[in-house]
Amino acid sequence: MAGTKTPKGYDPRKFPPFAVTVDIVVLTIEDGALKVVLVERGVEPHKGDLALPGGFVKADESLEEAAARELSEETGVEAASYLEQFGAYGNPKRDPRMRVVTVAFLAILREVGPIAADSDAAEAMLLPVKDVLGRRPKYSLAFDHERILTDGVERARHTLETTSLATAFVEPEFTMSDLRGVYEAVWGARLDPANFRRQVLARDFVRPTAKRALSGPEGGKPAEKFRAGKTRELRSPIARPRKGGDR
Amino acid sequence: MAGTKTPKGYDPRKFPPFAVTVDIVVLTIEDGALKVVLVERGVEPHKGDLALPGGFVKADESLEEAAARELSEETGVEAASYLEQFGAYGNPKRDPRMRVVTVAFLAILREVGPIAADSDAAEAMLLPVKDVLGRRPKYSLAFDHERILTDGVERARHTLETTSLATAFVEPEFTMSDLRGVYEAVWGARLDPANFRRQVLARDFVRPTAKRALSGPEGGKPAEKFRAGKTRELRSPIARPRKGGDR
DNA sequence: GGAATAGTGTCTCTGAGACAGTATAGT
DNA sequence: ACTATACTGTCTCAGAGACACTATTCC
Repeated sequence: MAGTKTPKGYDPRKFPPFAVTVDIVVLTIEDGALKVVLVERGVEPHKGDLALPGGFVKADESLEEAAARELSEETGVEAASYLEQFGAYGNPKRDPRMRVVTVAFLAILREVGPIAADSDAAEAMLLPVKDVLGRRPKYSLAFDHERILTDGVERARHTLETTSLATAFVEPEFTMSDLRGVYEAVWGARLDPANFRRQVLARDFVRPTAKRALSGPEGGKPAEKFRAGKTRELRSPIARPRKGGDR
Repeated sequence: MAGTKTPKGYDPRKFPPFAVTVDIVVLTIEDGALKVVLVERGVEPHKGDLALPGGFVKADESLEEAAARELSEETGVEAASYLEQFGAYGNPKRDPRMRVVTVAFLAILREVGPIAADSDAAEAMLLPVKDVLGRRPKYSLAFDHERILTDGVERARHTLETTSLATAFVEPEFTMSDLRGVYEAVWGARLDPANFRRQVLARDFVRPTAKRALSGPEGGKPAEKFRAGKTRELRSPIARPRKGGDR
């Protein structure tokens, strides 16, 4: 209770002005690997480096609207199948030029990224998360985006355990194999097909269809197709294996 | 990829200025009930209403530093036993006067709140969460603080399941009864003392002490005292009961 | 002794995981 | 036929929950 306490009234002359941005960790699965959308910076600072897509929040839009807009502008995707905020980053030195607070979002796209098709490949690209965050990364990110990406991926891993998020990665109709592939890619672990199927069915977040998939190039019995139920919290988590991870 | 895309370069003349604040959901347990620190607003808008403690982030401090400073200034608490960010709120209309983005923090205090003792009681008070968020609330909060409080309490409930957060609510030396009381207050559910003890010991996040507590006013065998280990993620969650909640 | 809390023992039930066995496709 | 995937059955083990029982205090 010092006498210097900031008054609750918002006097425009008493607060320091901030820039507020959104940055988006856009994840998808391609060829069985978890990949992230990155853009190449065209201006200083960090010109030429890779960064997460994002930009300034406009004066009259909400944070979620800004994230959806930037996602659409930078990747050509009209609507992600999932969009969730996961944190704010505001260290005074994170941008060398001025004070910027960024709000980070996690977005999920269905398989077969439309990035290469819809946008300028020189600006937006899809890279394996492993090549960015691994022990010997092939790329480095601008600002504190490596930290943001790390947190976003960890959030995705955790949300996969406790909700039916996995359905956001796959097509509207999918097989158990497809769905299992999501967990295997995001967790970097192998799952037993038989036990996985039982766990998913027990949690009742997919609805069966009459259809069956065509057999894959490797042969095998055609798999049943399922549809997603509403994305929701699971009654009990699907356990992420504690061993065998190759992240 | 419209031609109107915001450039990544941060031109001070091109971004709308925001005010950035922190708001803190300060939780503690008193008389077996989960309580939250609220302050009475002295100025418009919402003058006289209750609000979460918080204030402007200064030009040269991080968000975490701002949260710790505001907590100290408004409640007299030098250091919370836990402080974690859990979200940003930035709807354009959340403050009628100007564009404000607030970053929300969850703080935990040990039992016996020092609020009444250390600070002006007319400004800061400790109220049961149930009286603010229940079906027939006795108090209403300014701005979108009810939403922020709801989210903060839910975050606390969830973090209690998956980490050793509970030890942040109790004194450095505590009994199993104390610790169980934390879960019961935060979850609003009764737990079996025998099974609870085994679950905590199995997860190995408390260290035994040679000491025993004095027997309570109701009599009973003196309980063993424990100390907290490092706050950390649990190998497997302590399950929150799905039924019997009275929230 | 009676009441109350602390702590141990033990039984049951559910569910995860391992893995064998069956079904149906491509080659 | 062989192989690969899909799916079912079954066994084992660990842990959650219910609850009886013992231990130690205050009254």
